[in-house]
Amino acid sequence: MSRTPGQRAGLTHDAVLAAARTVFAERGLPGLSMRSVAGELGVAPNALYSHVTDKDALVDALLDDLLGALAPPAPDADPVAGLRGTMLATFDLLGRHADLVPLYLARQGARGPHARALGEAMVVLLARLGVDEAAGRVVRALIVSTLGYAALATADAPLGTAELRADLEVTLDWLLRGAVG
Amino acid sequence: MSRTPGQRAGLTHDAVLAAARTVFAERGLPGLSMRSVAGELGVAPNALYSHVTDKDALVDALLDDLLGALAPPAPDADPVAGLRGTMLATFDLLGRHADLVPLYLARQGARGPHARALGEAMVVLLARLGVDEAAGRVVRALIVSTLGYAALATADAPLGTAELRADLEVTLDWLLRGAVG
DNA sequence: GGACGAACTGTACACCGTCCAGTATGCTGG
DNA sequence: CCAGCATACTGGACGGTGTACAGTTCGTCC
Repeated sequence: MSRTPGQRAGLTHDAVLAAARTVFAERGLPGLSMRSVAGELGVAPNALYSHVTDKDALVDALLDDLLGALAPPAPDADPVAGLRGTMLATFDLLGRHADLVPLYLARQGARGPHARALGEAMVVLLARLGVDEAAGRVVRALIVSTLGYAALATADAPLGTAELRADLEVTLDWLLRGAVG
Repeated sequence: MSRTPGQRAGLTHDAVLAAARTVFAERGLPGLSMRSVAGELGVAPNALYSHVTDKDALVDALLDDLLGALAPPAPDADPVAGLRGTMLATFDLLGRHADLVPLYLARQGARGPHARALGEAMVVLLARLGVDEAAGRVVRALIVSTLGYAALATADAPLGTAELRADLEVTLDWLLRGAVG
């Protein structure tokens, strides 16, 4: 975090991302600024721009990075249970990082390797349910509801997280029944 | 918009809201600042704070105001068609104001008189379908998907608005079938 | 007509993202 | 071993943000 001046910090893209993760964990989204991340690294704010093109790009990386905490469903698991479980785990993960949910929505669920891996695992499970051509549509429907309910749970609602999670479970059932049946 | 100095502007909450609407229409969400709204009214930025507690509150009002463009479904219309139509009309409206979609999500669909009126009209239609105790849940599911798909349509997706609208139609059918059947 | 409260202005603070110009560093070829 | 060079990084600045504070001016009511 601190260096004797005149030495290189030896930053990397990953180091910047890690610092961003730390700052976000400690101070939330409002506290996540280029300046705060640079401060965490003991570095001038503009130094980040050698490793990250934009604050937007940094946030993109942070969003996908977070999805790395999610284990993709095993391809040989029960398909319906795997899909449900993945979406509920996503909901729970997002609940722990409420600030980010609107960002996921705005960028349509975050591109990036982790997100892609999850999507592909879901497609595999759907194929085993006989859903093939419409798989993309179903994945999208599941994700939309999951992110949407997470967003609702984010704001201080008349409804608590538990109720919304129950809602999500029911909704997922409706969607899967509609898609498969 | 301009006054000889020394005269009162005679602002009201509604005037501020109207100016915000104008600024947003002309310059989008990034261009919507307290300063720009004040400029539109020919007034110092802080003058707004006599009529609006916060930028957040102003945006809240703007969000609900926009929903005023939506006609609630008639209580004696065909329930399924009314619900579907309302959600699709909402999707289309949001498509015309893409910047705002993440904000709706973040505030869980915007409270306010217009939003409430829409919700209540939907509950009435659901009652005629025999959905009573679970009506709130169903309304939420419909709204979540509609907002979610609107959010996806907002970002420059691999998928265009037309495809996502078609997705939404299918999803709404699944949800309604699941809820009613 | 004098007092009062609300509306509005001027100024300022503490931030923000990011650009520009410069400096120092480590790596590479000769 | 040394010159040259690309890269990493710093200092400083620009233009923007939301909003707090203190002061002035006005309309209204007793």
